[in-house]
Amino acid sequence: MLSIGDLSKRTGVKVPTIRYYEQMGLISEPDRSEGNQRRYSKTDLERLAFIRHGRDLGLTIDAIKELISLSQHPDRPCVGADRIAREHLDDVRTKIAQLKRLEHELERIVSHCDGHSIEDCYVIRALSDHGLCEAEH
Amino acid sequence: MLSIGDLSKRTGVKVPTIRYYEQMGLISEPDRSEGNQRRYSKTDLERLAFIRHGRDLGLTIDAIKELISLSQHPDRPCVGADRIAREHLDDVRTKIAQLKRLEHELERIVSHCDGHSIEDCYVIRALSDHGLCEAEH
DNA sequence: ATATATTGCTCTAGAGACTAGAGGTATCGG
DNA sequence: CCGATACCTCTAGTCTCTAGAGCAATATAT
Repeated sequence: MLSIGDLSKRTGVKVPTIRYYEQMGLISEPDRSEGNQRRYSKTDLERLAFIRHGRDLGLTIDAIKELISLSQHPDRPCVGADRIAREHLDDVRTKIAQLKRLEHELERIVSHCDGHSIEDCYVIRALSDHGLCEAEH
Repeated sequence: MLSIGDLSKRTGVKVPTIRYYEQMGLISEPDRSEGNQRRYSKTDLERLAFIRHGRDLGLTIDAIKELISLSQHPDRPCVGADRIAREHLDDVRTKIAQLKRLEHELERIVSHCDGHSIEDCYVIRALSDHGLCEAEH
């Protein structure tokens, strides 16, 4: 039986975050000690590791909830889980593309800055005048 | 003189967002019509376009505030503005790198999924077992 | 066994950057 | 001048936590 602090250390999820997940219904209410402190089992540990992993991969709480509920029906086909992961992969790719455009823009902006006075600063000028941008955004 | 709706159309910033920016001190309180409605000048339009552009580039409200205050002292050197842009560029690059790692992980996960039952689903298994991951994350 | 330190409890509020809704007022086109 | 649209203020909600207050339980050291 693990205290909430132990669980936190083992999974890397902060204590208040664990309580938050409980509140959100991601993990079930654990047993309590005589003094009303939370006591976790190995199953709870696994569940939390699962959640942590999903969050690290950028899945939303809702997506993780869905995956948990899917995983509780091991007989059903796994197209649902597959779909969630694929959709998320699409999102990630879109975001990467966006950020790359941004990276180029910022590179251009800082490379033009000659460090003289604000009046001539390309950073400020570029922000003021969208026409100085290379691409639409 | 533009109404808040006109300003919104011209800049692409939604009406409640404009009011929010005013509240946050990003734009100054505009003149009002006799009936107490906001009326904006061309200067206000430019300022808001500047803000919009900065937000599109992913700058925080605070960073934009700083840039605005810098731009109001055109005689000072522009190292401050340069620094803000460079720091942001670093952040963007870090985030791109992170997302790429994530992309690989998700690719691997979905490519292993054979669409049979949840019991064998690689999506679920990968989330449960960090050991199935290629890299640390 | 006791004193102290650490950890735990609940509850509330805050972060960032908006967005939505209620209930009422101004302005504009016809 | 009527009705539609746009505007006003104010409050509360989004999402995923994080921080703090004030108090209770547990662990460690003596």
